Amino acid sequence: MVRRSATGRIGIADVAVKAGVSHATVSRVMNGNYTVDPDIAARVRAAAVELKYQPNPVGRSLALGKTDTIGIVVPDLANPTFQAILRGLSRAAAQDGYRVLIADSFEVSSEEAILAGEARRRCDGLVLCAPRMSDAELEEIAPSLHPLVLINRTTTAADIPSLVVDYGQGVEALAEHLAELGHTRLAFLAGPAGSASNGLRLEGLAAFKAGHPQVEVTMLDGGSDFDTGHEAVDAVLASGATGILAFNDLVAMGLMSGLHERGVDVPGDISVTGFDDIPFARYTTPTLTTAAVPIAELGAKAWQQLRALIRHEDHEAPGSRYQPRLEIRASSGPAPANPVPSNPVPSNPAPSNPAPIPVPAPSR
Amino acid sequence: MVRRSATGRIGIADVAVKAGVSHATVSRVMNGNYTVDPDIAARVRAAAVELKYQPNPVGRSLALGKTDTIGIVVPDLANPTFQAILRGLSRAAAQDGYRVLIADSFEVSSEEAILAGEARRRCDGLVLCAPRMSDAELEEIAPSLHPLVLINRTTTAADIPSLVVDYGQGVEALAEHLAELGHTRLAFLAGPAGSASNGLRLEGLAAFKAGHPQVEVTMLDGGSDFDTGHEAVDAVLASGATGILAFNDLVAMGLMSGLHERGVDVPGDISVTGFDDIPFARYTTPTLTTAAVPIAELGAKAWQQLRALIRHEDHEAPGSRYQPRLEIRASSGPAPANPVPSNPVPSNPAPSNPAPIPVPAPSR
DNA sequence: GCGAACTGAGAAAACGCTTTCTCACTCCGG
DNA sequence: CCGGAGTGAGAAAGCGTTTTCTCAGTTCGC
Repeated sequence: MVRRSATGRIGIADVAVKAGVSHATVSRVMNGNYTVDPDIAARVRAAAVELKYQPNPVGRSLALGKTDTIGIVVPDLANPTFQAILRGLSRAAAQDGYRVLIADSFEVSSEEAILAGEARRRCDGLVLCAPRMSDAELEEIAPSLHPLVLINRTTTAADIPSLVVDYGQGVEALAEHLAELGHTRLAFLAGPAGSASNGLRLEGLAAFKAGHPQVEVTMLDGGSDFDTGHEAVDAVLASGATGILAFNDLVAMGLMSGLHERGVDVPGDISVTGFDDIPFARYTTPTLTTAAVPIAELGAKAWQQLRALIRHEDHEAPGSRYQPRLEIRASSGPAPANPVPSNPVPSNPAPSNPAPIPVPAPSR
Repeated sequence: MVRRSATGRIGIADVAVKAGVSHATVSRVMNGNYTVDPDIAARVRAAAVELKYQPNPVGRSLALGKTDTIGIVVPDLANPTFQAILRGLSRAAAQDGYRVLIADSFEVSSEEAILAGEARRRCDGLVLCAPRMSDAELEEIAPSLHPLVLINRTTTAADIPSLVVDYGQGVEALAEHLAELGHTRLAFLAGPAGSASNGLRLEGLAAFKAGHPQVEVTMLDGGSDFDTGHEAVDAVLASGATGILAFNDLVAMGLMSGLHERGVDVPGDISVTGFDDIPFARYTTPTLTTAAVPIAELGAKAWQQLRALIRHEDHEAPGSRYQPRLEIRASSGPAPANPVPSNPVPSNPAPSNPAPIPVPAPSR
């Protein structure tokens, strides 16, 4: 006959009664405190097993002041990038006995701060992906979130590691790659307007333009998903560009699908590049040239930083910058002799070859 | 000067002191108990705002006996299907003020039971996706997990809703579709051996075979990811089949990519079908014929069932069965006049047309 | 104007655990 | 044989809330 406490679950008290000892002793045994007489310890363990006793984590958390749980705030769980970060984080944290609580803001940036605060209070630390949050708001809330790691954002507050991907360098490398292939008219299919990582990409593009005055770069509005890319086909064709830098792989895939429907050959007529190197990028037709971000590694790294903070270790480098690696596949090729055959674009006679450009190693 | 309790965070006691009232009154105000004098309530609220007081959820959980958190156990967070379930679940739960704790078992089925138990104890309820767990083990642990919803598994225990996708019916419909197109040699690229949903697919296939004795169906070993499909190219070609039923969309994509590399035309030479209708299925080349599972809806439904259990409502139907919808796209086409041009397969003279088959509506 | 019904807020008891404090008991040396 | 050190386990005090219990102070009816 199993006694049951008020909540209906078996508690430490039940075990104590069964083993004929006090609560305290049961706790000591369960936590491997060796000041307990082996005989008594055995009796307690037997009672615990018989009653299938499992300590209540909430009580434990309250007493210990820790939850063994970390939180992650993401803007959109549908995005493969955040899925990968979550996965890397979850796996790494699990190895140290931590669980992950997710908070999806569903792209509603006004929710992010509240969500982050709530999540943080339930957890021992937080990983924050909030690309749309304003710098001001980020600065304001960051300190209150303290064991905190930022993804693709930075703050002036001390003790807050940032893991940021160098999107600028990545886009620059992709543009460079297209320029080497002879493309002189490029278009950038931008991401969401307020996005921090889109800003970084624009900076990279600016740097590229500075070094390649002969290359024309058109800016096109966009977004971050398939549909954005698919809907951008008209704008892309109208631009007359032969090399398209899509905001990310999803957009690139949507675009390639749309171009395919129009009978435009990739990379024969138009070259397309993505960004992120999501797993699917290897399996598109043609396979997608992109900039690879070591994204799962990023999740793991986020955990390492967070763990150091939680354990009050002297965390080595308070943040890291990730250099994307150019992943040249089949969606990018030489510029066509006479560009885009579709819309009535003022077809300026393609300069047969651009100024020679130093050739970088395929992957840096 | 803000007082700080032992943990360094502001607690209810600080607010009580500042407002010159007792803990109890602060609690009453924070919880909207209207038996408090409006003046005092205002004073408390002012103090709370000034101190930026936020109730500690752990203490709250202990007192209330609930965590406002649910858990989900998934075998592999890299799988788009589980990602989608997670997303649907998370979104639906968030709307009711619940958070989601994830537990990824990383395909280690021996971990699933422990993981599930741990997750359950921290949460008010659990959604369990454990395709590899043995029936015996499932039966054993299910009751102890009680507010529990199963995905793609069933149990005899009462009060445990199951949401199961009728994979059998889906595969049967896909096979039927290929048969209608004139394919008489099919191959099934199976999923992981112990997987419950693979079992359901095999049942569907058996039903199909019973109704179509003239169609030959080869079984090929497989798995559940891209690489599986990619590596299966040789086996697929060797089988001589012209219609391939891949375990899921991922496998189908890997296979199509491999076939493309070999110069095999899809669907000209070989038709390929997937399963799940992940978002990417619309954007492959050719677009993928598949069986659509309303997967995000499934996540939402899981929350509804769980919520009913948590609230002790009379949950209507204790479980649901989802019928996949045939999604015919470009990867399936008429059987070629003379099958697979590659390997030296005993090419039996293709029967020009199979027995006439009643044509079902494109989507049921 | 006095007792009964009410109102509103503080004291204290949960919730389930960990950990410090305390003390009975054993063992040893002098 | 007695006192001090050492050992091991129970009592009790947290951890931060909510909620019941209790009671002082008001208000109302007769």
